[in-house]
Amino acid sequence: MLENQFDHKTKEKEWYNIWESSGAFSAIPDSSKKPYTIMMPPPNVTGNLHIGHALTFTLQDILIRFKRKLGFDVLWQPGMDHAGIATQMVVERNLLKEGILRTDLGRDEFVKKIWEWKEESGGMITKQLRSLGATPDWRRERFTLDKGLSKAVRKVFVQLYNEGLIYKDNRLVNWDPKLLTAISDLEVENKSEKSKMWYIKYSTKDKKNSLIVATTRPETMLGDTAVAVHPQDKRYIDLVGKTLILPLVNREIPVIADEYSDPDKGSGAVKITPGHDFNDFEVGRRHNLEIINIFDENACIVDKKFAKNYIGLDRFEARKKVIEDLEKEKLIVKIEEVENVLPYGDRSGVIIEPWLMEQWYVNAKELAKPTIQAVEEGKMKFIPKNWENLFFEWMRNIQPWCISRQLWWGHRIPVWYGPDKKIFVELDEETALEKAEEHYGKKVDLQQENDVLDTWFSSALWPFSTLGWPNDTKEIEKYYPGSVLVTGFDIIFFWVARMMMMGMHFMDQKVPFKDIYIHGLVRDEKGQKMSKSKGNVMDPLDLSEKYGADALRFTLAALATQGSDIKLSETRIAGYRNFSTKIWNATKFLEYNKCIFNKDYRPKKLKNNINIWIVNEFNSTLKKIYENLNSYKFNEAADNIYKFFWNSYCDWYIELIKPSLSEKSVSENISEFRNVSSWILFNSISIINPFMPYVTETLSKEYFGSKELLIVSKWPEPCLIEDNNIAKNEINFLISLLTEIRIIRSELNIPYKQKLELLIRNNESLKLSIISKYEDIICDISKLSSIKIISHEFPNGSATGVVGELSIGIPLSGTINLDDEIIRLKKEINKVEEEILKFEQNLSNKNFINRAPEKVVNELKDKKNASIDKKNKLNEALKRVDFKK
RNA sequence: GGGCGCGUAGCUCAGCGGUAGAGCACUACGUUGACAUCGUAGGGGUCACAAGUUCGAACCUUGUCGUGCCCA
Repeated sequence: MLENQFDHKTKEKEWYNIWESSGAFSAIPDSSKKPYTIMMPPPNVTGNLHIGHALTFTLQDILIRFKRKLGFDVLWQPGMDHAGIATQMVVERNLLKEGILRTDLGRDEFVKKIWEWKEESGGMITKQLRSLGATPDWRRERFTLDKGLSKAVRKVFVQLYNEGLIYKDNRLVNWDPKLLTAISDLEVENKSEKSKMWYIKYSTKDKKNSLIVATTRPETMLGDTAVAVHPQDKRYIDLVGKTLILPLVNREIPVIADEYSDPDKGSGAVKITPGHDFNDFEVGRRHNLEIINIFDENACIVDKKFAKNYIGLDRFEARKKVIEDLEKEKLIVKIEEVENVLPYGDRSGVIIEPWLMEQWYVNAKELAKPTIQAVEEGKMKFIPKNWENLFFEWMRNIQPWCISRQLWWGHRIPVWYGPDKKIFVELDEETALEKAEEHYGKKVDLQQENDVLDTWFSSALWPFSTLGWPNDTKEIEKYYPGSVLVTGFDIIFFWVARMMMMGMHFMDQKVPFKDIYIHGLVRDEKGQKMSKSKGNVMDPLDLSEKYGADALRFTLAALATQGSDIKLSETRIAGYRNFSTKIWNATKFLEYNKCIFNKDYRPKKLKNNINIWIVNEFNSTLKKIYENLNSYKFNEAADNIYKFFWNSYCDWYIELIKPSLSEKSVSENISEFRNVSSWILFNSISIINPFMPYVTETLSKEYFGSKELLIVSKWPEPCLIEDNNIAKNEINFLISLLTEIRIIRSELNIPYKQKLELLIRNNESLKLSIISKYEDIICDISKLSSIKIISHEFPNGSATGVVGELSIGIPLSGTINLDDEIIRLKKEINKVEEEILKFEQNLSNKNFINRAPEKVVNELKDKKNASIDKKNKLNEALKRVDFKK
């Protein structure tokens, strides 16, 4: 006997362990099955599962479970990302609680601490993913810093260096003065803020003239090496070439003409600080300006030559003092409130400082070329397609990728420096030493590069490094390229594009994945981003605990429409929890009625049209779900399942067969009903399984007694049976008849238990045979005492309904309020009249008749005739009731 | 400023050329042997606005307004 309710809390743990230990998650490279591969986007080792993870991993798991049941050899490759900056920050923060600084420990000790932390508390997500029911091949779990992957990283670095695609360059970088490292431009978040614009007066050397520069960063004037005006700007044309005296520091700087200066912005004259601004840096290059660095790594003033009064002040203190000093000299002529865009480090949250230094770069432009072509040629497809535009936009304007980071946690760059700073780029220190010995003719000490690589450098290799590259493996042979990459749009550039570049370059120009399914962001029900500070975060683990993982998964799938974000509300989850309860209860019903099919049973040569009908409904649902899942329409697939199971199977099929299953009934078809009802149920839970794995697996075992796990059982095949339309028409008619009787009962407030007599006029339809065929069922469901075929008019005072071409009547005893019936009929007549009017509008239009397809015109004519017929019948009925009154 | 979306029932969203749909919420009735985490019935929409294309527009085109995101 099934429990009264499904207890998700205990069942989820039980099943997960059974699945995992059964080996169901394992990819089998030696099998002859076709591969289906998804590379899991490796979550941060520091991360905790949030609702965005829940969405992306649920969708991936649905695909994986679907394909597994279809008989593919599936590989869902799990793993984690070492997340350089984030992880280093976490451990540093922990150490700080004990008053220890990273520098107190030294590099090796500190890295050891991080590994210790990783073993103990890293990778929470992989544990949490299990409670969602995700089924990746855990035995293949990889970490971007483990041995094999590190080897791949070094190999890639060395090769790209030898190919000239990695190089060292001295240029401005995005410097994070809190984390003390360079970051890539993708890791900079530009935020618009209110700030001030100061207008400062700079005088010419001869003191005859002056001009006003406008700036939001007055402290950088200490490093100014020019003032630029637009070459066509008449206001300043005479000043070009003159020399200015930079206030406060009394340095001589030129006025230059450069189109970078915007005459409409500020004063039209702009100060140029090539050492601390990306645009100014370019201007400086064009005009051979001196680059003065005024900041140290902490963004504190260091310049001794010109800024000695400010030494040691950080950039914000320096700003204050510069303004004070300028005010003393009455050089500030105006202060304006403006909207200004400021660059923030996405990890540290502090303002990024452009800073001149040597870093390692990847020539991304070169690597991007083949990927652009591959997307153009359709070798890789974005779904939805509109993301391709954004992809092209970015890839065609891609900048050199700064890959070195001044951190301790990460892949140390495989570069060694000789005593004379000669560079040796090799796979390991041993080889570097050998090469150095060859070069210098003697043994020398080498100094390894201190910097580590950007974390995305290693995750860019994920699609092949996890498969064993650089070794030749059967995994690479079989599982590369992946079938689909599922991810959010926020990392298209960080990760997706970089995987494309590296994948194609190192895997023989083969793309890393064929499809790229981009899903939306999960927002709260008001459409706001979830964030801790807003307090609107929804924790997937809490939700799963409360409603069950099945309900959460189904909800996420049902809301995952292509191309839009997901606004998640808890009531929706509760609604789908109810769906899982519905499945449970339907099974209980079958259990009470001994509906269980023998495992060899297949519906064939069915006698009863109710059964034929539901089997056909199931077939068409199966087809829709198959197509929708294959085209990543998760919401539609979820909807197909929901509607079929609840509306067709529970609301109608089970209701229709109930009378035939009862002990009292002497149905000769009872075994067919039992077989079909349970066969449909079993196959339904099989297709629901990828969405709701737990409740379905439980029923498969506890009700159907399956020995085989549902997770690995075959996806159902359509069961073709003879006939379609006879059964379909018959059951649809039956449904509309029952519905009409229900409406009459409901609108006339006829007590549920009151038995009624149903009258059918026999001159109106061939449907009589159907009615007599299902007489018992109709009487039972509609609580009728009898059905009578009459040849005369309905007695006065009957409630009347119209079902297709058929009129039905229900004689009412005096207790029924006839006014209600009049109101009801009038309302319905109104409705039909409105319909007829609409049809007539179209049909009276000659253009419509002439130009619309014949099929459409005929359909409309039929509909109109049917409506007129219905109207007439309703009018007759109204007359009778009115007359009686 | 540039680009991409979105404005459909009270709420969250489907539909994207042929009589406006779902879930939740709401109203009424109902515990008969699957299910009150339920059933039956019902109310509720000039599909943001305007013009155009079309026999026909929520759907295609253009513009306006509102709103969100990305980039500068």
